[in-house]
Amino acid sequence: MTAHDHSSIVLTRNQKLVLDVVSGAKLPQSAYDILDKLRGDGFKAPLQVYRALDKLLAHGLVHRLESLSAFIACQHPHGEGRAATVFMICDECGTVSEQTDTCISGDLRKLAKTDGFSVKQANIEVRGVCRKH
Amino acid sequence: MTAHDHSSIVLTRNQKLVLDVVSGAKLPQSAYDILDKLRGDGFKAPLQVYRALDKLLAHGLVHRLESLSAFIACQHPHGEGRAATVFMICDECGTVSEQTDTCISGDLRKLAKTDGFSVKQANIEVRGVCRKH
DNA sequence: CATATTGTGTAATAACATTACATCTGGCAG
DNA sequence: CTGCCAGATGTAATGTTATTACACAATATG
Repeated sequence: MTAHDHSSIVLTRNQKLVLDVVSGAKLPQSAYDILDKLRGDGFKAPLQVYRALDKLLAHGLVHRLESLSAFIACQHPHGEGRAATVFMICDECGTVSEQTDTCISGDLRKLAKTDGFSVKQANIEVRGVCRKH
Repeated sequence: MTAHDHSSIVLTRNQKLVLDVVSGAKLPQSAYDILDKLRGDGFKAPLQVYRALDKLLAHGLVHRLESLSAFIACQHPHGEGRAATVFMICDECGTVSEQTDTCISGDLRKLAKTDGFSVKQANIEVRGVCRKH
């Protein structure tokens, strides 16, 4: 079992609700977007969202896009190896596509090595224009 | 002349002050860190900092670290080609080292191509532990 | 000189995230 | 069964980061 074995994760009601909102959205959702969509389900404070997100992030079910301060559902089964995750963010329509790439993670490690730096985690966010625009 | 020809940029007083703070700091500085350090020079509002940063960012003299919401001075002469910039952030001491790499930018473009995505800009932030720790 | 562009000062507000503290729930050791 | 404990929850308050709005000043350019 890897650190990202989704099948064995038990989610609470709040965690499921948050995951559903993020999964169902076409665009990245901010914590406050999520909060607003869950008011009908009894959510009243941002912390309820952030706590659920913490767990979803820890298990790789959701990713945080740093440059947007927003969250998307994971589009890939992770835990399959040493692949880097790359997010391609379209500046026209805001959609985000998640890709994985082993070359990049290799290059990154090689680059880090020359510096004596030990890589734990990488966040790669690419801005540009998607196929449709 | 490239988009990042630093030598030809004329900075105003506020912009120089902000650049000096960022350049002089060992660690990434938040906008409010900078504001506090410039109160003695007459800075009173965050916007004064953000406006100066806007220009410094536009000219590549300063970089924003998305995962830290903080800013560092550029450590490389950019505009030298199609190299990707990689920030290595030490989780132990908070220091950031800026590297450039042409392999990664190539991989990134190749990866994007399979998606029909046209890359304008890439932000790569790596977390880990630096040589000293 | 007239005008356009860029920069500035200040206040208010918006957007994103965390701390603190009390309570609840479910599993499990005794 | 019972008492305890870890994780989850509810709520309020606060902290941190960033922007909008508006009036005015400085500088460059025709």
